[in-house]
Parts: sequence; C-alpha cells; structure tokens
Amino acid sequence: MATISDVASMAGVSTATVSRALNGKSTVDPELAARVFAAAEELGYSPNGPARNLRRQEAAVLALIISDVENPFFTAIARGVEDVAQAVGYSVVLCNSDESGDKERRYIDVAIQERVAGVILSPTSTTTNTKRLTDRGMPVVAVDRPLPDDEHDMVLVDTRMAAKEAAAHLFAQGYEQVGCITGPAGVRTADDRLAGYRDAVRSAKKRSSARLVRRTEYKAAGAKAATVGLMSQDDPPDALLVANSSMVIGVLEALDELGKQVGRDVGVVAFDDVSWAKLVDPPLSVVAQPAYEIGTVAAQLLLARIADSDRAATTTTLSARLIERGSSSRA
Amino acid sequence: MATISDVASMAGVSTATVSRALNGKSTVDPELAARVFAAAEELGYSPNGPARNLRRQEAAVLALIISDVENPFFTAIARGVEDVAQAVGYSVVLCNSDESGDKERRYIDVAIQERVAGVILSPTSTTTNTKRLTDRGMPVVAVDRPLPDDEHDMVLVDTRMAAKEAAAHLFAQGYEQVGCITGPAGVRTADDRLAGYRDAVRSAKKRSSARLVRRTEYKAAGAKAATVGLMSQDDPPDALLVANSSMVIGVLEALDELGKQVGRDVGVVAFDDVSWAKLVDPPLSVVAQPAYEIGTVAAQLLLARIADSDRAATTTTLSARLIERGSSSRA
DNA sequence: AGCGTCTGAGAAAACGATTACTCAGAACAC
DNA sequence: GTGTTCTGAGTAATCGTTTTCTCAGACGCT
Repeated sequence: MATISDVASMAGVSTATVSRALNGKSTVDPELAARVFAAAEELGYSPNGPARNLRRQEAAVLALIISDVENPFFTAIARGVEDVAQAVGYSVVLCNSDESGDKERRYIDVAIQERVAGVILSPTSTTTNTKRLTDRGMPVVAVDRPLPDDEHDMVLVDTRMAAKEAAAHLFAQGYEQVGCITGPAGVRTADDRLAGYRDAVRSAKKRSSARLVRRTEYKAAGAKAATVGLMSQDDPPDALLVANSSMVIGVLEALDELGKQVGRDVGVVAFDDVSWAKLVDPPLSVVAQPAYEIGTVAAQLLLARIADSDRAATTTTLSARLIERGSSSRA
Repeated sequence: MATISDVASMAGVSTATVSRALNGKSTVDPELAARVFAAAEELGYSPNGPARNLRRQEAAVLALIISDVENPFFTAIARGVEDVAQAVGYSVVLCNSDESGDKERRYIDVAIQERVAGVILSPTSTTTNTKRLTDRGMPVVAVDRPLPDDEHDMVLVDTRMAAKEAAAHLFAQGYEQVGCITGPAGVRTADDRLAGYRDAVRSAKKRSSARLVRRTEYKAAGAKAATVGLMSQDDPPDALLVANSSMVIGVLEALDELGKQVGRDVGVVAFDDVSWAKLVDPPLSVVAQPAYEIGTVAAQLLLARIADSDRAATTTTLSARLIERGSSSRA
C-alpha cells in the first residue's frame, strides 16, 4: 500500500509537505498542494492509521462495550452514541460483552491496547474491570448501570422509580398479587427494579413476599421457567412486573402455555418499549427507557471528558415513561 | 502510560529482551524473564497497539460492517462472526452502515486506514465502495448480499428459493391473491425475494400482477404505508409475503388498523424468525435464515483468506427454512 | 589449546506518519 | 545597502514496538 514517501517522491516534495498539504495545516504553495493531491489520488493513498495514531498519541475512536447486542435497548444506545460521535468525526467500535465479565475484560484490554480515546460501557461486573481503565487514565462513561465509586461519569435511568410506578399501576388496575421477575442479584438494574417493585408493594399496603419474586438471567429461557414456577404455586400472582424485553418473551410464552390470558388473568408490564409491543395480544404495557438519549448523552459526556480530563464527574439520571396498553388491564 | 522502555529499565534489561520475554519468542533467561514480568506487572504495562501494529504491519482485528444494528438478523450474524474470531484471538469491531452508502464508505475508509486484517460486510450499494478495499488488497467477505464480480468470497442465502417456497405455501393454503412487500430495487435480497415470489406465482398458474407488489425501505413505516396502499385497492390481496422482520411490524400494524384478521382474512409469511414471532396472534409464519451460521462461515472464510490471499474465491449458499405457524393458515 | 558453533542479549534499524527545527530567500524598513 | 522579519519548504527527531544485526562468551570438538 502506498506510503507518504511514495506520494512525496511522485509529487517531487518532502513528506513534511505532503503531510501539511493533506492535513490542511500551515500554508502550502497552492501549486505544490495541487501536485500532492494529484499524486495522492493517483496512488490511492490512504494514511496509515496506526502510524498516525502512534505519532499523534491519540485516535479518534470510541469504544462502546455493551452487554447484549441482541437487546434493542442496547442497540438503541449504540445509535445514539454513534450519531453524536460521527458528527464530530469520531468513529465508534461496538463490542459485545454478552453479560460476561470475562469478555468484558478482554474488550477493555483491547480498548486499552488500541489506545482508543475513550470507552462507554454498560458494566457487567463491578469495579475490577473498569479499574484497569481508570488506572491508566482512560476516559470512561458508564451507561445503564452505575459504577460504585463516583469518580465516573454515568448516564442512568431512574429505574427504581419507574419500576415502582409500573407496579403501582398494576395495583391501581385492580391486580391484587403483583409478582416480579428480575435479573441476577448484583446487576444493579435488576436490583433497582426489584427495589422499586417493593416500594410499590409497601405503598399499596400489601404484604411483601419473597414467594412472588424470581431472579434469573436477563434472558427469555430463564424467565419462562421462572414464570412457570411462580404460576404453579398455590395462590399464584395475578400480575407480573418483568425487568426486560428478552424476559417478557419467555413470560408470555409461559403464560400462553399455561392457558392464562394476559391482561384478564395476569397483568403484565415489562421494561423496554420494543417495536413489537403493540402487536402481541393484548398489546404490551411497557416502561419505555430513553435508550437513544442515553447514548447521545453518554457520548457527549465522554467527548467532554476527553477534551478536559479534569472535569468533575457528573451523573445524569434520565427518567422512564410508563406506557399503558392492554396487557395491564382487566378490561 | 508505561512504555516498554520503562519496563526495560526497571527490569535492568534492554527493550528487545522485554519484547521477547513478553511475546514468548526465542529463549530468554528465566531469571531475566521473571524480572521482566514483575516489572511489567508493577507498572501496569500494556503494549501500545498502534506501535505494535505499525511494526508488525498487521492487526488482529476484523471489521464487520452491517446495514442495520437494530435488525436481529444482522446481530445474529455478528454473534457468529465474533464467536469464530474470538476463538482464534481476533477482535471484531462492529460498524453500522444503516443502509446508507455514504456511511458504508466512511466505515470502509476507517477500516482501510486502521489497517484491519479483513472486512466482512453486507454491501448496501454496489461495487464502488468495495472496490476501495479490493484495490488495496484487503481481504473481504460479503454476506447476505452478493458483490457483482465473482472475485470475492461470499456467504449468501438461497433467498429466491425460500421466497418461492413461502409464496407457494400461501397458495397451497388456499390464498388466491398473494401480494409481496419487498425492499428497494437494487438491493439484491429484495430483488431475489421478489423474483422467488414471481416464480411461485407462475408455478401456481396465477396471473402475475404489479398491482400486488410494493417496494419500500426495509423499515416498518414504509411497509405500513405499502400495506395500506395494497389493501385499499379493489380486489386486494388475501395474503402477503413480507421481505423482512422490520417490515412485518408495519404490515401487522396496518392490517390491525384496517380491521383485517391475520390468517383468516390475510395470510402472512415474513422473512426472519424473530424471537417474538410466536407471541403475536396468530403466531407468525416465517422464513428462518441461518444468520448465526452465515456469521461463522463468513469469519472462517475471511480468516482463510487472510492466511492465504491466493485462495480461489468461494461462494457459500446456505438455505433457509420455512416455519409454518398460524399466520399463514385460514383455520 | 585452538577453532568453529551456538546461545542469548544488547544496539540499532525499521514501520509510516507528524511536527519541532532549520534555513534559504523574499520582503521590508531604515 | 544592510539588517530584520517573515514565509514556506526541507531535514530530522519522534512516537513505541518488533526484529535484524552484531557480538561476547560458553561450549564442544579435534
């Protein structure tokens, strides 16, 4: 592949001049510049990124490490990040940690090695991995889930409040025994949603009962099994708050197989307003999280931190919105 | 951030020895190696990727450029690619071209600049962009959609046959006037699915009619409008073949709003077996494409080509599978 | 002992860009 | 006409690795 020296000798100038011309730095004689551009075009010259980054000690690349590429919530975040980054000339590379602390670590190491300008991640495990980044002074923004030390910029959703509101809505609709299916213990969103659920139970003056709560992976299969377990006890729940959109697939499958009619027999509210929510019967009531906005805000925060590493860390908390549809109504 | 020289001086050896020790090359005195490892650990040393890549003239990174991150078909491909790549120590960076030839070109340029080892892409526009890659001898594998010249490795699905089979199935179920909603002209999968549909129309001895065909973006909104258009004519179709899963969302919404009952009034088969297909009422009949496998095969092909650039180009065509559910049955 | 052969570590040359220096010549002021 | 400033291009240093040389010393063989 053509190098800058090839261009230089073809244009009959020094490499310095080529570099200056191509980057529009300083002033270069228009006639020389024209020769340079012609030569670059002719040779199909494309600057060697690694060499440039090595010299410049910076790369206009952001890493985005998300915990599930197949979850629309995270892909929407990705879009938000990308749109902001593109606008200022940064590229985004997307990595899928797949809820595995191990893969997360591997991608963090790649990000460090490649010396990307900054990292946005939805942390799976706590601290240990991100410490590698902060130890080396790499700008980081956490999304969706907080990091323990508040040295970091974070973009979160007030998911506890949202869960409370969703559960309260179910009680208000006349459901008596609202259950909750949430993610693994230690995953902050899962814990928060459970806490919000409990807040609502308390506010409704109901007796809180571990019997009505299940925790599983944030996946359909686990949620399906959990639903079967919940529903097959004596005095089963008559409504469910489900902590994400993958899970609700398992939940709806299970209810269908158990012959329970959603809405009439069992009220359901799930997190994330997926594109197909209106298509199921009855339409699914959801907690819509501002995923795209999380992405845009996170990208802006990261860019700000890259520009000024001494900025005080900020935490932005966005709020979610309950969308009432048929699945949470007995009518 | 610590450099190799820092490690070298702390360990009291030369940088060459540090490099050799850390990379396990050649033989290094165990005692020296131990000092090196200790120093590297102590300093939190992480080799500078750009510098390494510059020297080595290669990076263990693959670029995957897909046309829609929010489409589960493509994210499943991504998983396949990633699993294969990870296993052999390559990282994958995912880029979203968003069906825009412009973004595609930008990401291709980034891939070239960063000198990634190879590129897997689902081409949006034809030739022009990929020529940039091949001109520079960059290994490329096309997925989902072919590239015109057969100099390339490709992994495709026999989507024409699958479309034919799906449409034939609708006829077999007793639908008389099967319509088709497909993607933009020029997008190969869209054209092939339409061609397969026409094959089936011909085989069923029906008169083919442009009246029953609509083309729009591969998005829900366009498909919704197309459906309304199709259904509001005199003698509207009584079944629809829908070319992807985003579109079918719009189609189902439209049918619902028009008061048409899916299955009984209008049969529907759509491409891609999305996770929620069984949840809609009636369950959605689909053409399941082997997306994950497309990804794994593509990654293997790419790795093979990276290892040996003189390999003959191969085209792998996988087949799709029709899954019959309630939406294509009058019962 | 003397002479290859080997081993293993350091010195130094890449890799391909950017950029701090340097310096010739023009422009300008006196 | 001389000295000063300015302009713009080339020279060379630099980024942090890897890797080719180079070479000292150990080893083995006759």
